Amino acid sequence: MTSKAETKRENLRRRLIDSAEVAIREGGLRGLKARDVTARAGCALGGLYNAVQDLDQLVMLVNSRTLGRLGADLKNAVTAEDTPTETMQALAATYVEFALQNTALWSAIFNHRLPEGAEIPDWHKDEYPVLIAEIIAPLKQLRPDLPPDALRLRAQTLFASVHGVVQLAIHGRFVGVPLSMLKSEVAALVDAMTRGIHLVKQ
Amino acid sequence: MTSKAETKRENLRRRLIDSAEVAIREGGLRGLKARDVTARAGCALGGLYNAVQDLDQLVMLVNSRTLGRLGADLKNAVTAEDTPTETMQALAATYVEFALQNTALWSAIFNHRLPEGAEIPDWHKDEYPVLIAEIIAPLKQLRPDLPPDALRLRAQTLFASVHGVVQLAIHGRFVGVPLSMLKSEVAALVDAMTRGIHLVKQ
DNA sequence: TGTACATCAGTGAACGCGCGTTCACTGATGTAC
DNA sequence: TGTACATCAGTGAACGCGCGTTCACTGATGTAC
Repeated sequence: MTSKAETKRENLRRRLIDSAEVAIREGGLRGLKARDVTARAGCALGGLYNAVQDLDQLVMLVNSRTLGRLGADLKNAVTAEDTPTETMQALAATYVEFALQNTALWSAIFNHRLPEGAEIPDWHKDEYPVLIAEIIAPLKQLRPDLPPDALRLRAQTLFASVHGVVQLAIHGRFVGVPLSMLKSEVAALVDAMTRGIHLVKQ
Repeated sequence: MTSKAETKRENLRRRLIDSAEVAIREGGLRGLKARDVTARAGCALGGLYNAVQDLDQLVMLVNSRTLGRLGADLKNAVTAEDTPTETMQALAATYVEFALQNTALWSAIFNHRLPEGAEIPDWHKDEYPVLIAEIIAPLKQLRPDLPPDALRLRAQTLFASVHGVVQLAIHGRFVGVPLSMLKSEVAALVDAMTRGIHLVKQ
């Protein structure tokens, strides 16, 4: 394959990912259709299958990109002069903001399911830990006594609890907190978690 | 309509809900098919539409039942002699256990989406608060100073945070805690929340 | 530089399938007299 | 109690549609000589 053809190919691939991103943003995962995406990207229906394997791969490519943006936002939220507790609050607030501003894309990260039997490829698996990574450093300062595994575990719990509050507020079935209270409730949760955090003996 | 015919009708309806419940338990919401459900229930395909409005209503009826069972389990978890903190822990542990034992049915409660434009009927909406109801009483003892609205809000946050940890552990994309750690992590979360719980000034 | 041939991205009509829902029909159950 | 008629649950073949994916074809781009 020559470099010119390669460039074109990469170019189409990028346009397809762009289009899929717009489609998901506007209509959620359910709103992603092969015909729509290719029309937006300016190629024929069949062209999709030259550029990517199938729609599922396209979703994973979009999710990749979303995880990248979210990861960057989280990184930017961390400032050197903040205390660990302040950092935690900043990370949580950034997460809430991202979910509010990118609801459909953010949901796609968690809701996309491969057809029965298919496995998520490693290149994509490896992008998820970005959600946890930034939490570990400030947590380590709060709990210098914890070994790395316990830190990671606690960071996952912290993340998941914040995620749960955000998710039920946004999609929740009358059990989530009202959106107007979301930020302050998440702040309260993080506050409780960063104060009261400790290991429970098994 | 005579009582005999009514009984038959109710009977079929019950068998359909039973079958749908089994189908969801075995294959999730995705595994629910009109043909499969009617075959299990021992009626013709068309019979489904005599007994219920459509598949979506059938899902809501199953979810209703699941919410009822979950609500009963939570009620049973509350013992008079427990302290409020112990009650909270018991409720959370019961929730975790229910989710682990009824994963697909439990997921259906949160994942079922009506087609664009359709509204969840009131009779079903009203069944969701069962998830919050039991939390409010012990929380009130821990925080007698809070007005009812604030209590409910904080109960929702508490529920959602536990729910998030359970959900990501079960479905999570490599960011959830390992299932083997789920119970102890939820316990730690609830512990932190019942100790550190307080209002953040807006 | 020019010509013949090879390759492969790009095309879009057609395939195929899953599956919810409908509908004309039937037969059991109930009502009227 | 018996007969004629009405109703409506129950039936399942057929409809319809959405939609992902394929595939035979084309034309632009690249290579060999």
